[in-house]
Amino acid sequence: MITINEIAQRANVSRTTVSRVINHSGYVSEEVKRRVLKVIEETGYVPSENAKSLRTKKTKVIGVILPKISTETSSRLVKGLDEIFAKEGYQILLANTNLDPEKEIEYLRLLKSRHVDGIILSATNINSPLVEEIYQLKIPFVTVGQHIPGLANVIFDDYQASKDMVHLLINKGYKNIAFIGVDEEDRSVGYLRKLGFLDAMKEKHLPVEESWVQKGIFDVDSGYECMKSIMDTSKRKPTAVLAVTDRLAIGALQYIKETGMSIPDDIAVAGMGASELSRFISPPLTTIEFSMKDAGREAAGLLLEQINGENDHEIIRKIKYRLLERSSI
Amino acid sequence: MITINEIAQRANVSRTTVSRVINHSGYVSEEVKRRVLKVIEETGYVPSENAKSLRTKKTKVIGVILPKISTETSSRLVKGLDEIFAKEGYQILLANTNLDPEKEIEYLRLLKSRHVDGIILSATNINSPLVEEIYQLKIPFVTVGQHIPGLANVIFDDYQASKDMVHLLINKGYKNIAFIGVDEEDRSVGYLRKLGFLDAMKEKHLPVEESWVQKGIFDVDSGYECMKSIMDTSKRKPTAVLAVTDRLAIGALQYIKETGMSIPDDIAVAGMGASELSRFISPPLTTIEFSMKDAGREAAGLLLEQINGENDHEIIRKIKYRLLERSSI
DNA sequence: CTGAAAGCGCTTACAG
DNA sequence: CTGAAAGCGCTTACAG
Repeated sequence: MITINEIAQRANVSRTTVSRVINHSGYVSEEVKRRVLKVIEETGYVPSENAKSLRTKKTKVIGVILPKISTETSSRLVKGLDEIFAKEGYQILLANTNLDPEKEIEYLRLLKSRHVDGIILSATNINSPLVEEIYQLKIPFVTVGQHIPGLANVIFDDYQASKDMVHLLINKGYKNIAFIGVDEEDRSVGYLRKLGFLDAMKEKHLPVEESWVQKGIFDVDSGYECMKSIMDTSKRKPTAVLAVTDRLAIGALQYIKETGMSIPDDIAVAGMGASELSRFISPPLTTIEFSMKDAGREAAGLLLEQINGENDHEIIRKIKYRLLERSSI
Repeated sequence: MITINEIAQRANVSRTTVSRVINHSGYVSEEVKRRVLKVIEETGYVPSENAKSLRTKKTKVIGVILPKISTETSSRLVKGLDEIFAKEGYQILLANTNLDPEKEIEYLRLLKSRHVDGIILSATNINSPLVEEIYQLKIPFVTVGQHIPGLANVIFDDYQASKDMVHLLINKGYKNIAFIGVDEEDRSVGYLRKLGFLDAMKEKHLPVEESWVQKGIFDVDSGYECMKSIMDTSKRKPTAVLAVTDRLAIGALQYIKETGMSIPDDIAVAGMGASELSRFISPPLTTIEFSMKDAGREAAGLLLEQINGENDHEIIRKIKYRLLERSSI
């Protein structure tokens, strides 16, 4: 490992001077500069970011905490983040919690110990020890997808999006609408989307049978099972089903197809998330596009502002969503 | 920012001692240990990894260079990597080249300057300046997906996989097989898969019309265009088409469906990659599963071995693949 | 069992 | 325009 001292020696200058030419700071005569640059070139010297950040207190690294690493949601989010951060010379340090709440806290500390310049958290379940930890962090911080009071938030209007979808279904003439949700611990996807569904139905005075409302987990098989369960246990069969994620919707769709019923004539299906699958499945799935890439860009922007000392109060930035009406309804 | 000095002061010991209790190294009396631990607890002190690595020369960070950040391939690879690395306390620093060859070299240097303990490169195009740079790096290094002589490689047998798929098609009775490839600069996906196709056809003495062989890029639309071009320009129409990625195959499939032809009766379609789409598209797509997750695990393992001073010679680890025969052929 | 001191590779006032 | 010195927050021989 070649160091600044070695460059200084070889170029016959002090390491102060070498530092100055590397960082384009302070005055250095043209001749000396050339000499130093030449030695750097020859040796292939690369300054140690570690040593540098020990002094400057800046690492140019952003910690990104993800609940799952290989989902479409996460990878689009990271793409959006990286788009902005890379431009400003920041790199992303990944922390994958695998949905383990303890890991969230653990990684928060780890990222702090690595002196990242900021943290982006894409959480599913927000619990109070986590929030406590975040408040004590004193590091630029932005959360995506879930609201945490007092911090910078980039979120979607899950409640309204869900309502909008129900309205769309109702406008198309569907009245008996079933619902496949997820655990309400997940406030955005589990609680708010369900609430939007229930409120929309209530406002239109449409009854919701208990058996029409099922709770699954985040995968296709679970959607399949939920749909089966809806059909098996309901006296009055629904004519439409809304699932809080596309994967759940696609599972439901598979079950319906298997039983020989037709979509949307016998049952309409709608999802949320605008996964790539939704476009290519047959029939194409009606869904809601939440642009995670935009969310990522927005979150990166907010974090950068905090790093530059602006906007250290609560911010709630809602990302627009779009209803994608396709032939499954 | 609270430091080891402050802990030492508060606990009335030297920072040497604090260091010892943090790292469980050397003797510390039970009583002193308790005192130090208590202060650490109270203050929420987290040692600076930066300062630590400046001394120890270890960062516990692995640099991962990806050609594209939000593809299924990349995210599965990262998942496999993270699975192994996280267990050993390593974190991943992401570097996304967006297919820009200059960025590969730039990031190689950047990662070096950050003193990552090792680098994983998932490259598409290997050029000689890049290879030169890698050889000079002197950092534990593993490449995934493309072969680089003299280094540790985790690859798939693209040539044989392609051949196997052609044999499968031939065994099913297809003789006029078209091919949608990508630029041969990409040695694995572009060159080797095409060569496998051509050799398999040649060995069975099956002619390949020039118009049957098209070159696209990595997306669905491109597959659509290639298929259109095959059908428009061929006097003798093919009865099957093999595409080097699932997305290309799905584009082809869309075009075929649009023209009212039936799959596989009029034309059979096969892809490669076992994307999630391939399972849910209709008809389900015959494809080849290259497990990127396994590749990731394997690559992480090899890198860890190098970090521990083993296996610094060339290694070629081939990851198994599986033919997934589905109703598109 | 404990601590003083040197050193990791940088940057940054300060002085000249 | 240039350099000597202090210091960032740790670890690690060395000495006691």
